[in-house]
Amino acid sequence: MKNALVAKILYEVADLLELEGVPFKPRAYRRAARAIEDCPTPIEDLAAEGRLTEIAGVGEAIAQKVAEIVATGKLAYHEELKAKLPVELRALTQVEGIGPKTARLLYEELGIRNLADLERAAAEGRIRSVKGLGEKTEQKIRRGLAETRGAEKRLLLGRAWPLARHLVEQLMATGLYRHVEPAGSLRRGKETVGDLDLLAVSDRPDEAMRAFCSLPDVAEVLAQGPKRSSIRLSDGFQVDLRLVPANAFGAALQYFTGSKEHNIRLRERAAARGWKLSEYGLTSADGEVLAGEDEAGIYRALGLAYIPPELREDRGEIAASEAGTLPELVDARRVRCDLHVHTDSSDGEATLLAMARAAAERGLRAIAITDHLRFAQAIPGLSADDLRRQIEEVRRRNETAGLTLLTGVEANIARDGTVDVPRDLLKDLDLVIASVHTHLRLGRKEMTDRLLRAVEDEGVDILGHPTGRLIGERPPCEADWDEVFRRAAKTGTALEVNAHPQRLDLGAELIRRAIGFGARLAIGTDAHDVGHLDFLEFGVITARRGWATAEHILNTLPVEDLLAARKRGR
DNA sequence: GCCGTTTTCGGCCCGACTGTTTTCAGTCG
Repeated sequence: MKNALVAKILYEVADLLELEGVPFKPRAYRRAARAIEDCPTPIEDLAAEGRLTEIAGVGEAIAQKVAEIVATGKLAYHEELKAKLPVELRALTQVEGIGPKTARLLYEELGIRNLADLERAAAEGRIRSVKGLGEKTEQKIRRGLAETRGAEKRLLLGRAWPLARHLVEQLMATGLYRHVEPAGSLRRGKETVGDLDLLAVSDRPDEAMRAFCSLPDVAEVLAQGPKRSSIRLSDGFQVDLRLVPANAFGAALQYFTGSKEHNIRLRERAAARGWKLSEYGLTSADGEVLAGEDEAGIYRALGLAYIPPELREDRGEIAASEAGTLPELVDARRVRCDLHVHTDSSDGEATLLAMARAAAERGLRAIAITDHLRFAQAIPGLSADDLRRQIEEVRRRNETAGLTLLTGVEANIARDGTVDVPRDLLKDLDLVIASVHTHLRLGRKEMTDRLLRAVEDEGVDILGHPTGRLIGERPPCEADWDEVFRRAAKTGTALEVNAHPQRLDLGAELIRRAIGFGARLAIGTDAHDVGHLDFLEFGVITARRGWATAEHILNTLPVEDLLAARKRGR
């Protein structure tokens, strides 16, 4: 599968053309690169069959270049461009304030090729000497460099939502706003959020902007205008606030929710009808307002079914909307049980009783108690006897807990794929999760075999946090996921959507693939304390981003049906 | 370089803010 390689080279060609100031081509190359990246068929197969131009965005010229990359592993055109402008555009444009034009200028005037060159020039005060740049630009670049050096700035979804809710509360408390609503990648439910976009309506805009820029936690005001302001909080996180007229709130919400690619598609669609779409509304050629007050109206006017924010990534949602084949995404209200909960019997912080009460308070109908089995001396976990006792306790508490408690366990998948669950207890366990916890860096083949063995195990109902990733810390393990999903679907093994903000595992793209193979999903918070039960919503959001409907998810079933639908119930 | 409810040629998303400019280019989202 050479799709990733081909995409990488095409993206670089796009960058280099942009650096040269070539118009339009960069976009064409990026579009083709993205389509190839997303394409589930190996690009070399399409090339062999002469079907490259069937990919949207790939015409004759790019098809030829793709064929060359498939055949030789590189592209002469790409090498030529690199030789002409040996500039690491990607790295340089990551610095706030530097775009392709400035990068080119810096290369021609100062010979700057990469971040190290840039850093030296900034430190020596040479940037201000370039015509068109000045002292402020140099300062901005210095600050930008410091930020780029600073570690991962993106915030986990599970931390960004509470922060956003807090800010909204603070702003509303000033009495200067009619309403304030988060947009951007947060509203789309991306697993990490780079900055926060807030949208507001105010009858006293000047005061409202001042209030925003002087919130207690503001470290720096990056920009302040009558319509848009940007602040940086003391923890380095950037928040933008936009004031919009009430009659254009829907258009603004649509626009600022993005994604950028999705919006470009919508605007093209509007343009094809001779209309114009902006954050102020959808207008016809003669200026008549066709939509703007509510978001759904924009889609309706463009002949589209409403597209939920989680799908707005330009990954086929617009075509599906037009064709009326958008999935009816799972609704958070349908997910009223948590299938992965720990207690202090293993490495959790709270007692079984405390977890049960907290879950009942949150309106959950059922939780599965799934503590670790002891698989290594150093890690807290249950012995077979401990598990036997816990099963008794779960059954006892069940009568007074105010919700259904399911017996369960999170077993470990050993390096060879065997699962350590005590077989004589299987009949007493409502739910068996099996997860990988160690040896996550195996080669693709070995890891695939290992996961397949666990999936085929008749005692395993759910494959827990399948890829083992920790967002921002540990990459997903390598495996032939298509094969894992195919076998999971065939055996009835559910795939976990681990809702812990640092895991979100499976992630959205793999979820979409998994349900494409007909696999079932099981959402669990992996709660190790009572507060973690709130993570459930992030699991639901992630499932929605993966185009999942209620039918794909075990949690949406009443308990008896759930038990019948799990693998060992079939 | 791609593509077609404006088109096989001539388009290609739109607006706010900043800085370095004397009227606008570049960047960002």
